[in-house]
Order: sequence, then C-alpha cells, then structure tokens
Amino acid sequence: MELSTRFDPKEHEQALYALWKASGAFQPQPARPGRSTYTVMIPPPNVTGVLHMGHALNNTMQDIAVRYHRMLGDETLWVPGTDHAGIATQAVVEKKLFAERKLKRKDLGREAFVGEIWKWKEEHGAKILEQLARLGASCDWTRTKFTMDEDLSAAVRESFVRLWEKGLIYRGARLVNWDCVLETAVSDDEIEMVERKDKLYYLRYAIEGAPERFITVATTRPETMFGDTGVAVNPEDERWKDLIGKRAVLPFIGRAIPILADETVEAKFGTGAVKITPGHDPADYERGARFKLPIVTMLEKNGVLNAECGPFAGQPREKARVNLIAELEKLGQFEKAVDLVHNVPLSDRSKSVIEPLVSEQWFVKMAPLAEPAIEAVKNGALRFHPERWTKVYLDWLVNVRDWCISRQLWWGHRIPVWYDEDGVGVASRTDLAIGSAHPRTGKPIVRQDEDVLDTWASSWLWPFATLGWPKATNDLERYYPTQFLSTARDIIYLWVARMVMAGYEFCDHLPPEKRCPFRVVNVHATVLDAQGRRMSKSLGNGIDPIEMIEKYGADAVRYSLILLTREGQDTKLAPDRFEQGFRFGNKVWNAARFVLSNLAGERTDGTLASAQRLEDRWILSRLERTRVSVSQALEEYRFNDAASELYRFVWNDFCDWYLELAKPRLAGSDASAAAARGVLARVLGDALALLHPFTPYITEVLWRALRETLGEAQPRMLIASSWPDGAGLGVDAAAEQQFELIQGVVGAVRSVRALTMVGERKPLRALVCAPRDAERSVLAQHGASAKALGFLETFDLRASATRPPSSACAVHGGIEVFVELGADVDLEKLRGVLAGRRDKLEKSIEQVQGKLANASFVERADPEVVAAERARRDELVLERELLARNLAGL
RNA sequence: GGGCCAAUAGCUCAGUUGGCUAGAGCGCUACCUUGACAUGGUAGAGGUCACAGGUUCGAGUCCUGUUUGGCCCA
Repeated sequence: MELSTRFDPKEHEQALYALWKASGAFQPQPARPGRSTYTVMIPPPNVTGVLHMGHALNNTMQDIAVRYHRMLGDETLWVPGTDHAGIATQAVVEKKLFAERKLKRKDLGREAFVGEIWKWKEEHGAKILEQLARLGASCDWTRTKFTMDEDLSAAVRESFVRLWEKGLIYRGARLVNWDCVLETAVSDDEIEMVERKDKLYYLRYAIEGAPERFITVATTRPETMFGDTGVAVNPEDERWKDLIGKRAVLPFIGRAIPILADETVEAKFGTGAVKITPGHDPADYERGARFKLPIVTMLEKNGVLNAECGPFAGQPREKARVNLIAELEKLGQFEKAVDLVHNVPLSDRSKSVIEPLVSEQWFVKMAPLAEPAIEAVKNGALRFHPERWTKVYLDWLVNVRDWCISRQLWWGHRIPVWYDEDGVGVASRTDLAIGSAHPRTGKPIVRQDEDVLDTWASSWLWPFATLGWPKATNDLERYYPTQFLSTARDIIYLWVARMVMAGYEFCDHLPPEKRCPFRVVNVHATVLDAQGRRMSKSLGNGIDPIEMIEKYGADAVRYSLILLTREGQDTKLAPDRFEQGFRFGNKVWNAARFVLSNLAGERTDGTLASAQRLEDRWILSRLERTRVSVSQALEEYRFNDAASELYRFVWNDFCDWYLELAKPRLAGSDASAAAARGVLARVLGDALALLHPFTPYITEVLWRALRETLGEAQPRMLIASSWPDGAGLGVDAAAEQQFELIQGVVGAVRSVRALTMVGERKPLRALVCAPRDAERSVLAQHGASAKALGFLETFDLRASATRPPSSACAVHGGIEVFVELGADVDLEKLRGVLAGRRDKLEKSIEQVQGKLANASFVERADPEVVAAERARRDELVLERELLARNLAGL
C-alpha cells in the first residue's frame, strides 16, 4: 500500500469513523476470557450546546479510557446523550419565536410552545453529538439518550413518586433565586457572580420617639427598603448601642421595625448598622428567621415594585432605585453613596440581575439521601481522581441543603402532582384525568401542578435511567454500575453527588455495595485561555475545537490536549499549541512510511529471541518498558503520563536512534536486514496499538497499511484489536546500559563536529580511548553503530592513547574520543564548551566530596546510597581529569 | 471570613515514596536540503526551583510562616 507523503486528516477521518461505526465496534462486544464489562456514561451536554474545549478534553479522556478497555477485551459501553436543559432551551426557542414571528410563548399557549421546542430539538438537538463524533468519540450511538425521552421521563416520574411516598418531597415558601425576565426560579448553577462597580448607599431611618436621632444603614439595594422588617447592629458597637430595643421607622410607608443586637454584624462594614430584608436577601432570610421577623415581599415576579412600596409601587426596580434616592435626598434621609466593587448575581440565560424572592416551590429533603453518598467515599466504593476533590464533595454533602426542584417553565418534566378542588395534592405514576377521583380524598381532580422539574432531577438518574431503570432490563443488569465518570469540577455537587445519592436511593434492586453509580470520578482540568482566564462567550476568548480539528486534525487536537493537561491542574491554551500534536502525527506517519517501504519480503517475529543486535535488544526493551508504563498510567487514569511516555518513545528512541541504525542494515539482504525488518514491524505495530486510544485515526490508517504490507488478507481493524501483551519481550537492562554507551560516544563525536564546524557528514577518523575493559568490550562489539551514526571513516579503539596532533576531543564519562581535523579548524567554541563542562563538574565534585566527607552521611545514609555516591565521585573525578588534560592540549 | 490549588529556563509545563550533574515542548543561537519526516536533523545557550525559617547526613520534593496569583464555599 502506497502512503502519501503527508497525512491528511480530512482524507480519512469521516470515512474511518463511518467504518468503525458500521463494524459494530462502538457497541459492546462479548468480553474476552478473564475480562469484564466496562461502562462509561457521557456527561450529557446541554441539547442547545456547542462543543467547547472543556468538552473536547473531557470526551477525549473518556474515549481514551473506552478504547483502551475495548482493546483489553472488556465488554465496553459508552453511552452518549444530551439533557433537555430546561431554561436554556426554552430561552433559545422563545428568542427564535420572537425574532421570526414576534410571538411570545404565552401567545402560543403551553402545548403549542412545547411543540415548537420539540421541533427545534429535532432539527438542531444533535449538533453537539455530531461534533463529538468529529472528535472521534467511540460512543454507542444506538443507545443515544435524551432526558426528555419517554423512558427517561418515566424514570423521572418513578423517582418523584418514590420520594413523595417516602415523604422526602415537600412544598413550601422559600427564598429562591428569581429571574425577573424569564420569571422562574433558577438554581445556583444557573447564576453567575459578576464583579461590578456599584454604589453603597447610606440611608437614614428615623427613630421612633426620638425625632432628633437617625440610624444610618448602608445598602447596595436601597429599593428593598420596603421589605425591611428590622435593623441589626453589633452589640459592642458604641455608635448604636443605645438604640438597641428601639424601633426605626421606614420612610414613605412609616412602618416601624425593631433595632436588634446581632454579633454577626460586622461593625467595620458601612455604618455598622444593616437593614434586614428577609424576603429579598439570603443572609437576611436566615437572620430574620433567627429573630422571628416577618417577611415582606416588595417585588412582583416581573421585577416591578408592588403595593408594599407606597409611592413607588408600579415602578421597575432599576428606576425605583434612582427615584427613591432622589426622594430620600429631599427628606434629608439620604446621607451619601460611596463606590463599591462587589459581586452581583446574574442569570446565565437572561443576564438580568437575580432577585432573591420568596415563592412557593417544591423541595427534596436531602439529608437522608446524602448519608449513603458520604459513606461511599469513606468505604472506598467511590474514588476521586485527583483525590482532593473528595473534600469538595464531602463538604457539600455534609452541609447539604434541601433541593428546590421546581421551575416555572414549560419545557421539562411536568411535576406529576394533581390537586383536588380543595388543593390537596397527590403524586401519581400515571396521569390523572381532570374530573377523576382523587385517590385519597375522592374529590374530583381539578388540575395538575403547572411547574416542571429542574433538569438535574432527570440527569441525576442518568447512570441507570439510560440503561432502562426502573425496568429490570438486560442492559441495566449488565452495565450498571459503571466504572468511570469524567467531568468538570463545577458540577461535582450539582451532578456527581446527586447521581451518587440517586444510585443508592433508587437502585434498591441491588445490594448496597453495587449501587454506587461509578467507581472513579475523574475531575478534569479547566481549559483556560493563554492569559489564564476562563474561556467564555462574553469574553469571546474561546477556541473552537471544531475549527482546530479542521486545521490540525482530530488526532492532533486530542493528543495536544492530553499532552498539555497535567492531571487536575488547569491548562492554558493557545491555538498554536495544537502544533505539537500535529507534528507528532507527522513524525509517526513518516516513521511508518519508512518502515513500510522497507518491509516487503520476509519478517521475523520481532522478539528478543530473534533480534540479536544490540540496538534490536535495546529498542525491544524500551518498547516493553513503554508498554508497561503506558498500561499502568491508563489503569490509573494518568492520561498525560501515558501520552508523554509514548511521545518520548516514538520520537526519541525509535525515530532518533533505532530507525537511523536500521537504515544501513536494510541496505543489505542478509539475516541482519531480516531481523531489523522484524523488529521494525513489531515496534511499529505495538506503538500504533499503544497510541490508538490517543490518536485513533492516524493509527488506524497506518495499522491497515502495516497489515496489508505484512500480507494479512483480512486485517482486523485496530479499534477491535488487542492491546499489546508484550509477548516475547522483556526488559533487558544490560542492553539498555550498553546502548547508552554507544549513544554517549556518538554524542561526543557530534558535539565535536558541531562545535568545530567541521560538517555533519564529512568522513572523519576517530580514535577512541576506553581504558576500562567492560566499556572497551562493548565498543569493540558494537562500535560499528557508533561509526555509522557518527559518519566516521575509521573507529580506532584503544585501551590507552594520547591525543593525536591536530585532533579535537570530547569526553564521555571515562572515554575519550579524538577526532582528527585539519590544522585550520576553529577550536574556540569547543574549548568554551569543554571548559564550561569542566566547571560544572567541578561544582558537582565539590558537592559529592562534601557529602562523603560528612561522617554522619556515611554512617546514616543507606549503604547503597553511599556506595553510589562514591562511584559517582570517581566517575566525575575521572571525567574532570580527562577534560582538563585535553583542554590543556587543545 | 473558611477551604483548595499554583509559584521550577524567555513562554507553557514535567519532576513518583526526600538521594540531581533539575528535564521536555515552544522560543532563541549556530550549523545541516541527508533516500521517512525542514511539519525535519545535530549541537548549544538559558534555572539562587517565589521568600524566610525548620526537620534531616541530605530538601525542588516534608513541616511552619510570608508574599503573589487563581478557583470554590459563605
């Protein structure tokens, strides 16, 4: 098979992906003997989403794990899908409707509007999944799930009713994050804290019965004054101490509110007196509850001030703030406004300021659910990688708060609660018809609850609902629990912790030790821009993975991301960083082309037994070490270590040394040439297999070419091939050590060439002086290699020698290499480098001498360490002597 | 206010349980069109491992504190 001189990703990616998919490789295949199942659930992206770098990194990691386990012979399943993203999706479609038809959702009505969303979903909802495919993600697309699918909706219904029956669901008025534009409660993760320059306003409240006195409170939201039901001061604060127990009077509306002593008030902030607005501030809500203050709501759901606000009723909150300050000023009750930088909560979707607002919502009692999830990490059923995230997870669970699961939206799972005419609710697995009898009261059902459930109330069921739960399906039986979950850190509690809770709560068909939905949670790095900022739409600093795939290919994007991403540490990314992966692909491609062009004809088995030359034994030993360490790294989900190891092996061992040494051998037609071919085929084949999880496309193309070249009629695709098992290989430490000697001598020759500008290819005569028998013997046996790589005309090996006239020299350990040069060469650079090296040695020797002169080191340190230090000192001293001697003569 | 993480070459980062002559990629300098690859090769330059103490025979690595930056929670 003829390979083009360059690998063109566009030529292969789509076709290969289709081929893999059609072959059934993405679907679980029966495990090989001794292997088991391996399941991964994709974190379902938002159905309105587009692929960003975080997705690219996260899904590359999952794909590596999945492809690795598939090659190991596990029955491997990776389930893809999307979530319905209640608010986001509804907002997208509302916006579109308005832009195209000037319609609001209320114009259409609930049913028609939801129909529009479904239409939108059918047209656009698969985009991000298609993008995942471009990345090479080997998901089982026949099992693609969507949280609004019928079966997943049934799971949501079942879970709700079960919690209801256990008494874990309740309805109540609570302070929630309110989006005044979308008019719904939103969860904590749907808001973004944005730093803003704002004002801190100082307002004076009159004191009841003391017309000459005021109490000054500082606030960033003066308009919430109409919701004030108290003022708090620190009991130690001399400024206000005497007012404690008195009442302050709100301007305009004249409500008198108590002045209370509270140690949690910081005397240093503002005036030391703070207004308490339990209906509109989370901290005040708590404080108000402590003091049993009433709650006054002063806002309509659309952000307009309500009847509680006296003359300001009917004004939008922003306008009211301005007007209020102006009016207070007239009354002399506005003291001043100072600049303040603080965090303001904005709604992700509408970008409007979130108002904490008391409203009727549905909640889930979380404390009982949290217990087994806490236990899971304590007993080792669940492990975080990196481990430190365990703490974040536990902190949240230990202090868990009840979960507000209702949303005032139309898109989502409608809350399965029906009410009779008295407003008595009941949860039901099946829809209750209007007019039918309430199962408990017997009175007619008059309506279903209007609200829908939070999207997380479906995605927390993801690991088992996607497999068929609550039905006892074959998939659920086989593939639950899963092994690996990879996700971003910001949803550890919102999603990960809740999935664990759900696993223990709902998978009660399993014994407790099998309920935890996954064994390992991988918390991947956050991808930042080159300046270290988070990539965001508003900053416009994102790098589009698809654009990068177009430019560099999916393999390059994948490999670069993994090379750049140290475990759990954030990653700074610039577009040109993808070049590293791209160049590596080019290297692999060309190395393979070279190997393949030489492979025609016979081959040996490429094992240590058949490959006798030093470089053969060396590269096979290096291959074995690489295989072991890459496998180990993948077992531990250290993707970066695995990728670096492969990079080093392929580039620095195989290409730089082995290929170069194979070239002269391949020119011949003897047994050595045949052995080299065998080794080349073996190393290339194994390297492609080891690389496949990281760079699936290029390795698949080359694998096919290799198999064809070797004459295999119906080669199995690499995706379905076996992970290298190291058969016939072993670590050969002696070969490695000997080969390092050759590398050192070659390095010495090259150094002389470069530093004397003699040219890389000019044939030179070398005299090598190796006084030690062991080294001389290695050089005697394998000097030809050094001769070839150093482009030496002669390689004259001696036990002792003095520097021949008009020759330059280099020193490697105890070995001197003399290279004959013409008389007119410039030795200045060479002298400089040798002198520099001598000085460095000098320092090292001082250090070692110091250590060895220290009696307590010799006594206390491990005897092996002491012996090693002595040997090192002798080596260094010898090298320094050789350097000094030769430097003197140059 | 509580917690987590980082600080190592100009830049981006490695550096396992303390035993280093502290590494890689990019960038830089010099040389090389060579039959796999110039998307390449060879050789170099470049570091008081943030700072201050401590533990130890020995600290980039462990402990304490400080500074700077980032993130999370309240």
